[in-house]
Amino acid sequence: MKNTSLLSHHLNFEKPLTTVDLVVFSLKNKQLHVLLVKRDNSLQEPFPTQWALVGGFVDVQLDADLKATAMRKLAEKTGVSTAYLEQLGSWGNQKRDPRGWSTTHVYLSMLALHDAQILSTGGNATDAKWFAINGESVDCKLAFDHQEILQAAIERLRNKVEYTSLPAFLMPDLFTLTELHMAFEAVLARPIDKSAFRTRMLASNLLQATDQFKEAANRPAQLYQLKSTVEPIFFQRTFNPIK
Amino acid sequence: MKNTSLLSHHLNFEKPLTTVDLVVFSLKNKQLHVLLVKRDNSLQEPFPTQWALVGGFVDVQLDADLKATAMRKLAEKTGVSTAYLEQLGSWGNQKRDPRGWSTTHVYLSMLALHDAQILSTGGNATDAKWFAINGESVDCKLAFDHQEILQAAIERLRNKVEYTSLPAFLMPDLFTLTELHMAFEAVLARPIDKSAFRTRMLASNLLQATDQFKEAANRPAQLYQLKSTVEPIFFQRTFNPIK
DNA sequence: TTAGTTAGTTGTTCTATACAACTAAGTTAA
DNA sequence: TTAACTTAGTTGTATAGAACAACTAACTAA
Repeated sequence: MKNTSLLSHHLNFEKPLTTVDLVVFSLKNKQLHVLLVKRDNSLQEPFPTQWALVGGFVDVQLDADLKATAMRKLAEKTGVSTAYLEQLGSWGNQKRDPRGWSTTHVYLSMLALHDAQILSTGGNATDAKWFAINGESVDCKLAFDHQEILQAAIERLRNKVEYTSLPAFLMPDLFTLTELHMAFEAVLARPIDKSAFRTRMLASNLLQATDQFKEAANRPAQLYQLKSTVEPIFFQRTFNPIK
Repeated sequence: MKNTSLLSHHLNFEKPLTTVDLVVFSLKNKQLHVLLVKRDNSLQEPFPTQWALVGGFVDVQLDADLKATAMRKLAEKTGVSTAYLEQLGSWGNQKRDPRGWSTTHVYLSMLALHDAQILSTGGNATDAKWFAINGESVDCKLAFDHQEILQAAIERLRNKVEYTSLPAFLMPDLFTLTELHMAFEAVLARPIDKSAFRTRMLASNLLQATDQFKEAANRPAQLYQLKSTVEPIFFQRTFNPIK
């Protein structure tokens, strides 16, 4: 980059690297999972063959803003073009990338696994895989400071699920209240009272009942859909008292 | 910046500018205020003479990480070296800075006005001033996209104050429950029931009663101090039901 | 001594949750 | 045909904290 005009003489500072990463959550076998990609097996790249969050450099030619970078990376890895996306935060320091002072703008994303066909683009990552969340992280060493970022994402998610409808974004188009209940419990990693859960969900403006039922070898369950697939609902209370 | 080694051949992308901005809140005359600085009156700088958030470029030589940049900028403008600081988010796009693709990592800060002696450094800003928050913003045009950032900060702050003890960070060392009550009401811009407020504050682990009283021309009020000046307390409920 | 002011309490109602036991509606297999 | 099984969904009681409103407490000033 060359910029020698008078107006920009003071921009000849060394600039940090600018990347965007995504913590993509979904449900698989009733467990919370995160999408990780395997880094290129080449010494020209830091952390070769290690697993990392979905992400990459901001392309100032291609991307109008940070969210565009995030959506581009999400689409590259999952084929999904619309999913719940919120900013988690940003990390930036001298040491996180061996190539120099580097920043990453991190987004938290949630989607129905059904929507995502994982793509192997053969680009910066040779493979992508869903990893089960086990406690505060995954059972796998991660590249860069992605372990720390993933932990922050899990913490943010669990905190917000206490008083929002976030797990609704993990559901397919049609789902039962029991399935939604299990999604909340999977995220929080603790049981939630059935009666309180159903009261809260039905009292909120989150769900639209359909006239369809899920048939099984037992009483059929009513199928619901989301009224808004864009914004989560906020509740007035958390579920469990602290002690 | 030159980097022609093989290892970094792919880093010759154009890099966005990297800045850090702070939305610094305090209380003045029982009203919520934000600290703004007047930009340099020089055509070599964008938005000359306009008011802007506290902030500046990351200095990769000086700053170990983003928070260090934030603390450096906060200290430069207020003289305060320890204050409540949390990340609000990041903004980055093609158009926000006329000098090119630019990102900013934004921190939300809260401090007791008493602690801050505003410094006029004569650096990038020739003056700094506290502006009263009026509704969703200030009565003043702001540089860059700082209007949008300020609004996001106010929204985040109000949302969090519903279920956290954030306004406690606006208080001086010793304060009365009524003063804290007024701080909550100033931030939320709506009345909070006195009895519910006192019950919540005293039941939480936030406050340490002292044996001192604030004397006035009426019943003296007990003085309290914060048990922790680092992390806010989270409550189980919000104050008012939505309707 | 009384009026005024702010600190702090009390009591009643209301609502969402915690907990636990219940009924409802289907399938499967004897 | 019916009993066993499974999951869906409801009901009832207890509880905690907030909403609302009215009260008492402790000081100064005039």
